[in-house]
Amino acid sequence: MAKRGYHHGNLRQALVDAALNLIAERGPTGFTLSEAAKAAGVTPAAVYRHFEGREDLIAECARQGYEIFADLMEFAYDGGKPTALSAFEATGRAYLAFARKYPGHYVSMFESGISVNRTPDLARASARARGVLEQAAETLSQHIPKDKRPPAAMVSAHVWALSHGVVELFSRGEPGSQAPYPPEDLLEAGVGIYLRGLGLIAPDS
Amino acid sequence: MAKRGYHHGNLRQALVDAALNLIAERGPTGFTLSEAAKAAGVTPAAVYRHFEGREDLIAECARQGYEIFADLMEFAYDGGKPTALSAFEATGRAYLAFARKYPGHYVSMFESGISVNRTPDLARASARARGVLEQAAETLSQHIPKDKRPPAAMVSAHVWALSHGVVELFSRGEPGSQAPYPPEDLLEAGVGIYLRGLGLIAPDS
DNA sequence: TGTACATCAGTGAACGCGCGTTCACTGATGTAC
DNA sequence: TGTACATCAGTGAACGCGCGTTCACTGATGTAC
Repeated sequence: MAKRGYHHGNLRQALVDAALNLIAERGPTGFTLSEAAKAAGVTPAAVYRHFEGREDLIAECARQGYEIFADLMEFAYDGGKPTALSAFEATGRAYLAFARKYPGHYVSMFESGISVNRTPDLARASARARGVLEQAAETLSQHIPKDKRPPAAMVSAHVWALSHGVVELFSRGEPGSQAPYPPEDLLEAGVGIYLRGLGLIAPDS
Repeated sequence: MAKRGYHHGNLRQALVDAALNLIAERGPTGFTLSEAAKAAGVTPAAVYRHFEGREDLIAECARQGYEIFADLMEFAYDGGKPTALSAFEATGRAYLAFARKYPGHYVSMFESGISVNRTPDLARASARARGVLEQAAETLSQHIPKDKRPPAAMVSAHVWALSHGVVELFSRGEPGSQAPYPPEDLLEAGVGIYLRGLGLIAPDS
């Protein structure tokens, strides 16, 4: 790629990458503009050629996170194949995988305090991610008798909340605070019980 | 009370209260020692008569939070009365009520980055809170046939994660980001479906 | 009740620090002729 | 191919700021006699 070949090559993305590393290591609190600039081999002032400031840089981290997140979820969902149920479960698993593999993005998105409505781009990316989960829930809902079917938005909110809670409480393994179960197992079991409650898995299977 | 009647009366607690307000308003990032001191009507240096430093003050906020939290959960659980099921559901509701009513404590406990193992006191308070939830799950589990009974620790982890996820994603209403449902309803419905999945609620009720 | 003394909670000044941001600049790159 | 010029990414110095923390102090409170 290297569309821009000026002094640095592609400083904008280098700054985002540096910020993501710092945020993953120290949280959104510990992240500083100056350190990100230094990590990219550049003066703090150079950052202002590409971003409006500190917050704007974090927002871009979050935006890229939502894009990857939505892609990953879409890929995991795979149009509902092979079955609506298995695709839905895969989506839940993808959530946890994303949090584990892209901690800097995850923290930028959910723990940095950046509002999703900060910029239209960010809002769009976030809406797309949310959309994938809701569509997965929607398709799944078709298999529930209409009179006892909760709204799809609620089902997706439940799974999202459960996934997020597992990540926050049990997937951030600081040494010393032992998680009771591997987060993946915990989430899979939880989603399983939940889906059984919806009548989508046979009670004895 | 007023056991200490020196200059201030009870500066230690006044500082904790000021910190809790600031943390609730601006998050653990926005909280500063100096501002807390100022809010308590005292010089920043005075803080060091009562705490080792900034982190120690936050840790005390978290500790008091865990104590209140455990008390509240214990009260809601009420020894499993009138039924194990209803007591369990009440405990879940108490979780959300705590997060709503004591936002400063909640943030100190779960979003400040303070490790629960920082001091023995803090670890003890946190363990007590966790214990209440686990005991509620344990009692409830007795009603599930032994061969299809998941470990109580897992059930409590599920409910904790779901509750926490609901708080973090849907209960922090920044203006503009609309929550799809009232958090209380969302959590109650989610726990209901989950308990149905455990076989603790009849499928048609 | 009154005086002398010890305690120690809170003061106020000072510190070194790194932060985010600004500004006039410089010099490498890309472009026009 | 070579020269003149425009662009603009990144520099480096500077700024004002508020932070957490330290230190010798002071003066209100509690206690002993």
